[in-house]
Amino acid sequence: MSSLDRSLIASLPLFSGLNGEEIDIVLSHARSVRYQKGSVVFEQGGPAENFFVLLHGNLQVVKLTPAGQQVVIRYVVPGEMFGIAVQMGRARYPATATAVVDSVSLVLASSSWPSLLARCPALAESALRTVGTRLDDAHLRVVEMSTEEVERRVAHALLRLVKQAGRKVEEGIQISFPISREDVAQMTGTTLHTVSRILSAWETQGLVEGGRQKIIIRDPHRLFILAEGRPQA
Amino acid sequence: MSSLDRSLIASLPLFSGLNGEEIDIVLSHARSVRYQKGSVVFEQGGPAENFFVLLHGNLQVVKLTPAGQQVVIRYVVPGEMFGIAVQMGRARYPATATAVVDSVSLVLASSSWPSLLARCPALAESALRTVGTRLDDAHLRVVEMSTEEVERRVAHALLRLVKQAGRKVEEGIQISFPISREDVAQMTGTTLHTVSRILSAWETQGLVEGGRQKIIIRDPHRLFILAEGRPQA
DNA sequence: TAGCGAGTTTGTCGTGACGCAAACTCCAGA
DNA sequence: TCTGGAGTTTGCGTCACGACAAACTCGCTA
Repeated sequence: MSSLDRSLIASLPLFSGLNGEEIDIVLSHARSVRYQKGSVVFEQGGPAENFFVLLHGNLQVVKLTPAGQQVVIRYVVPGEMFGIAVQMGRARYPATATAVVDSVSLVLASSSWPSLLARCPALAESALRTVGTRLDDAHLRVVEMSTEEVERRVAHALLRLVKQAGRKVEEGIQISFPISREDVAQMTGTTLHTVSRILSAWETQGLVEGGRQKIIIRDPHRLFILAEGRPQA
Repeated sequence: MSSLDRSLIASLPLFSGLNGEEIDIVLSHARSVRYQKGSVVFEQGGPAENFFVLLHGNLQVVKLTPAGQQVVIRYVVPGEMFGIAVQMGRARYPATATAVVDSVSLVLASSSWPSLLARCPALAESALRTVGTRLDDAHLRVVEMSTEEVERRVAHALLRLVKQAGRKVEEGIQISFPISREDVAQMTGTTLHTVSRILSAWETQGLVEGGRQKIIIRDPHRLFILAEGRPQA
């Protein structure tokens, strides 16, 4: 096993509760794997043999419905744990994770979780906090889908992407990984057609700038206003 | 503090990882409180001073949007943990819990969580499993809201209520707590009008039987078929 | 027992967004 | 440099569903 350096993960909030020695313990169970763009890290329904910490790149997590429709659950950004099905007592992954750019991830065997937990109880808290954040996100999305019309949902989705993976460029802030209209549609429960229309309209207004699998937000503040919408005050 | 009996919770899956002694430790931190119908157990935005285990009755958990709209997140049934914000590293409750019938709950101070965890590490696993289940639920709902039309969402919601709180009665299976059309609407992201129309139609077909804050499912199987819908096979 | 109000039903109408369809653009590989 | 295909744009018809509105019903309280 290659020697993984503490510095890889010591700075991650995920491991902030661990001392140097404990971090070494975690690393001794981990290996680092490279996933090239488009490759599948784990698959919905497959046995949850590993869990992961993303070091570099971006993943898309997708759920497939019985009818074959896809819904984008989230994007994983560096520093996050993912594929943590075991921790929640699941034997199978509930979704599929795909690399949207070349990525590198720490891989840990699910079977090592109990012993890791025994030696580093702080990991349980990290896991709980992580899952808690995701639960909040999921509930937020439920609330948005219940109460907001499509345009505002798309605005919220973009703003969330900006927060997670926004990169400053000349024209504004760009989503730092390739993302299609279809992807946005699957995040917001609409169709790529509607997303395309909305983005076109926004582009006309100078709010965003489109492109092939590319979105640049030129005016985040105005987008925010739009996302908050007009409460029936 | 009144003496709480082990038998109160020993049989709950939530505490299956604990031995008798550990259960006593948990109970020594707990008190039992009665909430009468309509009373608020905790409020969205309020300090997360306690966490709970429902012993008897039913609670409705609701999120309020900035614009004042309500969304029903879930119903709590006996045996479940709820209000577990601390466990996820939150200082405030993300939603409001209200008793829909007279209820009894175990109440534990959030401040006692760290020491409890130290003495009963198995609690972390219980908490993770609990949160994991909720995360699955939330994602399922996101997927449903993204891909299904209203009628099927309502069908799914009813089936879930039946599974959680179905009580066999003469005419079929009844949701065991009072629930209005409005409540169902807030669970499925629609309006009470639409829910009323759908239930009326179903009643005509002998699928369900309505009533004031009452729903009886007469033909669960046909409702299931309807919920699964016609995939574009 | 009368009256009130919360919960429910039903009708009409308007429209946001989906489905279908076709054309366009740009990048990648031959 | 040419060509194919994936991603995107745009138009048009339609419909499911929400908004508005009004009447009804039942259970509780005075």
